[in-house]
Amino acid sequence: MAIDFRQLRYFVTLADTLHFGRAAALLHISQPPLSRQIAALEEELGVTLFKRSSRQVELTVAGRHFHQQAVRIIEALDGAVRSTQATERGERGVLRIGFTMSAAWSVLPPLIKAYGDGAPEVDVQLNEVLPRELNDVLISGKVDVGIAFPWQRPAGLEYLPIHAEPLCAVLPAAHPLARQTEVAVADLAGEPFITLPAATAPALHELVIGCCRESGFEPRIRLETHLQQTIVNLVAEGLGVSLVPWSMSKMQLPGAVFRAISVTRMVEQGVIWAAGNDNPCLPHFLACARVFGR
Amino acid sequence: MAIDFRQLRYFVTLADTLHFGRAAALLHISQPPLSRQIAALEEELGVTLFKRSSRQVELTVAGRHFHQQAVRIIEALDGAVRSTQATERGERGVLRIGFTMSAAWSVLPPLIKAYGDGAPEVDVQLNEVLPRELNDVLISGKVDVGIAFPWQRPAGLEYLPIHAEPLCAVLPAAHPLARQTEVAVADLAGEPFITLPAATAPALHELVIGCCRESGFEPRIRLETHLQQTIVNLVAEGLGVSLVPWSMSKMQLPGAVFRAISVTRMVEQGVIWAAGNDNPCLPHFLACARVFGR
DNA sequence: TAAAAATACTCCATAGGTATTTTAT
DNA sequence: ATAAAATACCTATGGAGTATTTTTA
Repeated sequence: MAIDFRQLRYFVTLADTLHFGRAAALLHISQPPLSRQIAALEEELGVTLFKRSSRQVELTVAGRHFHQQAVRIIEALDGAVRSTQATERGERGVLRIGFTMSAAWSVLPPLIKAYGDGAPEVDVQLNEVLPRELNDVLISGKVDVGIAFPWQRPAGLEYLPIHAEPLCAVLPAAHPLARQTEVAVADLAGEPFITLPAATAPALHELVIGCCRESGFEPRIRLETHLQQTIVNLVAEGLGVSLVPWSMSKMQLPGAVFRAISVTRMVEQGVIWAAGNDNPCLPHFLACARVFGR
Repeated sequence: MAIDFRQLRYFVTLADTLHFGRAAALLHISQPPLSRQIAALEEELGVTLFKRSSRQVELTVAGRHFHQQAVRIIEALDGAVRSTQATERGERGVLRIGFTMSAAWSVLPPLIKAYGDGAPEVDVQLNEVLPRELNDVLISGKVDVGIAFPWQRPAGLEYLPIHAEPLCAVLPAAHPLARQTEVAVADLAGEPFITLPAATAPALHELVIGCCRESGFEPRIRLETHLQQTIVNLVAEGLGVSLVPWSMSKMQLPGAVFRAISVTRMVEQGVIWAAGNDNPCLPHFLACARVFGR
C-alpha cells in the first residue's frame, strides 16, 4: 500500500533505461512484475510517470522530477547505512574530551594528534575543566573521557596512566639558587610560594605541599592562582617560587628558570572515563592512549 | 532482504517512544512483528540500534545517528511525493516563455503577472526571441509558449489571440502633421520611414507596408532597426516617421507624438504553443491567456 | 507484422497475528 | 513477581514467475 524502496529502485532503473524489458533484466526480475510495480507506484502517487507505447517509453515532466528525487532518496539511504555503520565502529561521531591545564602542557597535544590521525571523521570536542570538576562531568556524561592528574577516583570511573614527569623547582632568574643545576627542596624553606588552590586542583596542591613537608618545612603560601602558566609568570616577575611539573619548562620566559629538585616526585597524567560510557569512539581513543603510555 | 520504508517508519516510531508495545500500538500492529522488523533492520545494517532490557529500551549512539537520518529520508520521500503531484498539476516546475519586443510593450507584463499570481511556485523563464525565430524555438521545444504578433503558423503550433490594438502614426513633435489629432496615411507619402526589417519581423513589416500601399504610395524606407523602441527614439530625433502599435505610446518622449490614423489596422498579439507540448504548467497559463483575451 | 508492454493466473516468501516463553528489575 | 521483549507457529497478503494477449509504429 505504501511506497517502498524497491519501487524507487525499479523506477530509477526504468527511468534510466526507458525500456521495461532491459530494466527488468538489470533488476534480475522478469518484465511483468516491473510493469506491475511501476503501475502500482503511479497509482499510489496519483501521477503518470511514463508515457508508454509499445515502441517507446519516456518520462513525463512529473516523472523527470520524481526521478531526481528518487535518486536523492536512494543515495540518502545508502549514505545513512554507511554512516551508521561507521558510527558504530567509532569512525565518525563526537568524542568530548575534558582536560585540565596541566594536561594541556604535556600529554594532550600529542595524544589528540595521534587519535585524530587515526579517526579523521570524528569531531573531537575539547573542553577545559577544573581538576576537581572532572569526575562530575565524566559521571554525568558531559564529557566522554578526561585527561588529568588523577585524584579521588570514585567507583564507576576507570583510569589508565599514560605519562609521568618529575616535579621541578621554578625560580626567578635572579634568585641565588638559580645558579645551581639542582635545588635541595629544604633550601626553599622560607621562600614565598605560589601554588594552585587546594579547592580547584587538590592532587597537585597536595603533591607540592607534601614534598615540602617531607623536606622538613611548611611552605609559606604567598599567592594562589589556578593556572600553572600564571604561577610561572608570577615567578618570572620575582614574586615567589614554586614546584611545577617539568613540562612547564616549555614556557620560555627570560625571568624564570626551571631546576631539578633533590627528591623525585612524579606527576602522573592519565585518561579517565566512565565504565558505562558507550560512545563507540572511546575504545579507539583508549587504544591510542595505551600505545601512548609506553 | 533490503531495507524498506516500513522498517524506517517502525524504527522511527520505536525510537520516539522507546517502548515496543506502545510503538506497535501507534503503528497499528502487534508487538512481535515490530520486534522482528527491528531485529531484521539491525541484522541488515550490522549495527545494534537499541540497548534493550525487559524494563527499558534506549538508543545506542549509532541508533541516534540512524534516527536522524531515517527522519530525514522519510520526510524526503513525503516531500518528493507532494512535489511530484504538484508538478503534474502544473503548480510547480518551469515554464519557458518566448516573447517578442512588441509583446513586451503590451500584453506580456499583465499576462505574466496574472499567471504568476495563480502559480507562485512555477519558475517562469522569459526569453526574448526575434519574431521570425519564434516558430522554431516552439517546435524544437526550447520554449513552451510564445507571445507575439503571429506570422506563418506551421502545422503543430496552436494559436490563441488575446489582444488587438490599432496601428498609429508616430511623428516628430515639430512635424506639421503633429498638430492634427488624426493623420491621413496618404499624407505620409514622401516622408522618410523607419521600419522593422522584413527579415526579423515579417508580420509587422508587412502590415506597415501594406497600410501605405492601400493608401496609394510606396513608403520610402530610410532606416531599418529591429526594435520598436529604437524606431520611436529615431522619430523623436526627427529622422523620420513610422506606423507602430498604439501600445508604443507608453514611451513618453518629448520629441515624439503618437496620432490615430485614417484607417484602422489592428495589430494582434496572441499565445502560440506546440500542440504536443506536455509541460503541465501550460494548461493553466493558457487558461490565464484565455481569460486575459476577453 | 513484430517488438514490447499489459494482463491472467499460479506459487511461495514473508509480514503480521496469536499464544507462549524468556528476561531483568 | 511482573512488565515487557523475544520466540514459536500459523495465516494470508502480495510480489515474482510463466504463459498469453493487446497495442502501435
